[in-house]
Amino acid sequence: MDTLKHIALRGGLKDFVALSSRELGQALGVSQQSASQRILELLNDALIQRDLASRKQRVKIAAKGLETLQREYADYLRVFELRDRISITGRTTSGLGEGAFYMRQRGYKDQFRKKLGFEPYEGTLNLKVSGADLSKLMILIGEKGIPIDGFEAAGRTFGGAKVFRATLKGVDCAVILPIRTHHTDILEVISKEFLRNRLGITDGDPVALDIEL
Amino acid sequence: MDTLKHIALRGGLKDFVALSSRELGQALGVSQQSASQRILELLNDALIQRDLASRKQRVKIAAKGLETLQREYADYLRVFELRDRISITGRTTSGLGEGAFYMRQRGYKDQFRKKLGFEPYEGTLNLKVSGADLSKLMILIGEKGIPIDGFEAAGRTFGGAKVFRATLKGVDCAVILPIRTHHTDILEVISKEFLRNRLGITDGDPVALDIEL
DNA sequence: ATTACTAATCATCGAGTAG
DNA sequence: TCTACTCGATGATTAGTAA
Repeated sequence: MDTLKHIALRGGLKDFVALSSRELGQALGVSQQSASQRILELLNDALIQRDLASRKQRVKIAAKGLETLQREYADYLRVFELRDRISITGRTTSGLGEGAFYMRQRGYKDQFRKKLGFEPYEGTLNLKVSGADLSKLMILIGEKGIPIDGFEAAGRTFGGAKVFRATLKGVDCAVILPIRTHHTDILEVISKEFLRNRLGITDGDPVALDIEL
Repeated sequence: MDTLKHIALRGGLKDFVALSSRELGQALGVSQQSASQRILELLNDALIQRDLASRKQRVKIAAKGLETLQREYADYLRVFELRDRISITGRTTSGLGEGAFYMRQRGYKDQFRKKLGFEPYEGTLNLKVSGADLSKLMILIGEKGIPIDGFEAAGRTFGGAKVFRATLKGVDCAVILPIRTHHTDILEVISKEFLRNRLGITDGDPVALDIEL
């Protein structure tokens, strides 16, 4: 964790950075040997990539390493920044129409009506989150929210989820997240109304979602 | 570090929270014995306080522990949010006049002239930072800045500090921070001129400081 | 139920050194 | 120089258990 963070501080999130095991060891207060060992561990866990072609090795944080750091960052955001609401900005994207399928299930609909006080429009507004806001999304993933139980219907299983009340441009809505997601950048927004029409938003528009925790 | 973070997540920053060694162990993925040991270590380092009066121990993060967490948080802020300039907004507050005393010392004045290119007005403008901007302040605390050496004069010691060039409403100035700052929410701004008069600001006015890293 | 001691086990570290 | 191996020492962790 500490090693990964240090690589990130060196700029390893953007590109490969030269980082000898001696340098790393000094920075972390451990020996060259231990630093080398730590690099190997990170490699083994696929948290970083390495280019050992030239004299000095160059390292770069891999996708899995970025996730790890974001989760850690999200913890600190929770510690220091958390109020009762959080604002996440995302860009409207056209989903795969999957959302509508799930929204049509009675097993979900009934729970939404009971727990949120409205029966959602059969379709979701997908917001693609990027950059710094991804860490805020991590906070959501870590929060409990309002639980939506999984159920069985039509011979298949529908997984559990959690929802958070929210507003989007003043309109009441909710965000829904699968109960166990760790790597997503999509927020699914449900509402009583067809949000796209109601708010006049089209794909690519950035909108700020104000979420209640 | 991990243990301390977990206590913070449980609300240990604000007040004592009940946290048995078994609970902590499970949360951290270690045994009850190790969790107990970690609590003892944190206590020994004065990072937390403990109340062992009742059955379950209750722990609370001490001042030193808060600092530790803030430093760690600042690292993650640097990783995910950092640019080359940072804008921090604070409200003008009347200091205790202490700043003026320090600014009068030749040991500091000479360094300012040499390293900043101006000799500051004998007095500081204090900005009280709150809310989300506090996290930006933590970035500053973690950055190196321009070092100001400590010295001895008049039979006492004047500690080291670090400064950052900045502008306030277009006027060149600098922020000064003690080299090992404790938990602070005050930014001390120095400038060639008497900023209050120059900018016509009075106590309570919010001003945005644009700081160079 | 707790917390935390002791003793055994296991992982981590660094010195020396090879490639 | 560099990385990274072996291996003995030093830490950390845990099971058992006392208070």
